[in-house]
Amino acid sequence: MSDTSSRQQLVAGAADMIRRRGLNATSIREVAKHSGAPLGSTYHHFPGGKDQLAAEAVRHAAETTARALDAALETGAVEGLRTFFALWRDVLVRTDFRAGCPVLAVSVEEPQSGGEPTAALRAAAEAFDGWEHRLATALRAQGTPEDRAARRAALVVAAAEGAVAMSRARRSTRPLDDVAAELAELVATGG
Amino acid sequence: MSDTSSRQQLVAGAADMIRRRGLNATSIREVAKHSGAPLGSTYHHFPGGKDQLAAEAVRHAAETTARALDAALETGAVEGLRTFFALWRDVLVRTDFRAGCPVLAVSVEEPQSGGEPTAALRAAAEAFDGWEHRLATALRAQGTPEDRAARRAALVVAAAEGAVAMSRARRSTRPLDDVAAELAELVATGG
DNA sequence: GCTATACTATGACGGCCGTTATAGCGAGGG
DNA sequence: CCCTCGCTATAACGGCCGTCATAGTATAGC
Repeated sequence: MSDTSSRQQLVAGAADMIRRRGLNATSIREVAKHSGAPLGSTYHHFPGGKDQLAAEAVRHAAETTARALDAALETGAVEGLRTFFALWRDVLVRTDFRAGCPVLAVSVEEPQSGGEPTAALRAAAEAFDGWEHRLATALRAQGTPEDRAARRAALVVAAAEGAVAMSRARRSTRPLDDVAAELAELVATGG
Repeated sequence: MSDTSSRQQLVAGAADMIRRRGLNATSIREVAKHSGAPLGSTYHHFPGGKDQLAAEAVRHAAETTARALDAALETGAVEGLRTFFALWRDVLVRTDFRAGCPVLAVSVEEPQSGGEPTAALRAAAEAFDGWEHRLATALRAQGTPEDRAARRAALVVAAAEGAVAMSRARRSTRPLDDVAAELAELVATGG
């Protein structure tokens, strides 16, 4: 259990740090220290190094969000949207606007190894896909036409991510709240 | 002239690098090298160091975008929106999805100096404000009510920024195009 | 008891970071 | 002519980075 807990703490710690500082500014040393684990252990648990750790951190955060989204979407698309935005609002307020979305953070930093896209970046793409897919399914269930549902789900995810970043820059939940209100109306009236 | 050109090249180079790699992963050394300027000159032109250079880079990019937005908005809000998204689409395609928005990049990285918000972060907040204000004015001019126009402008900016990031992660313009289509319909029909 | 296996502990490697200091240079004004 | 002043050039400072290697420890199976 101690092994599992140590590994999980590393992943959670990495997610929290990426959320705040971004991927490149998150060092393995600090993640380990913050998790109470020795540096050497990090490479034991994650032989793929920083990229593997970051990818698992992104997946961890993405799944946590996806579970909350699933629960809320059972009550309908509008409630799912409300919960999605409330989740991000909580992160912002709890951290005094110092933390945002780790998936977004990974998405806006070019992999510095010149070649193929990083595992972390692939995980980010899958995270966005997962959220979109869930929202689109809920929209179709409430009668939105097929292609429209997909586009609207993309709009919701994109707007939420952008609004979180804008709220961090402005140090105010205003952008997030405004965007949430606008989208709620749109989704409720079927637009 | 050479002084102005050298300084401007430093700013433009920094903006381009932040766009791709994010703020923390952009080093003054590389910006200088990429701009053909010596490292020492950077601190001559920007005594405030990296933070000042980053802030000016953000302002530079923000103003370039604002000018294009102003020109397009003279033809109406829908044309402005189309141009705004076309601008980001060009950046993505031209760089093979390696570059995004420097304002967003700065917004998602916590200032590592524990204290007050960075000059670069303040510049990012002002950039978002500027774009929003322009869009809101155009929406009001076409009859959108006061408060609705402000919220809808926030939605457009947030959605565009988020969609750029999603397109980078997915290495496809699909998210950006979907979001643009959805918003164009919304703005055209007056929602 | 003994050994294999999982994890810890420690330290080193080369390399890049932001920043500062100092010396050199070229052109314009006296 | 000289001298100031904007800019270049170069090197150094302490510090953190990702990664790897090696040695130690504890636990579980035989």
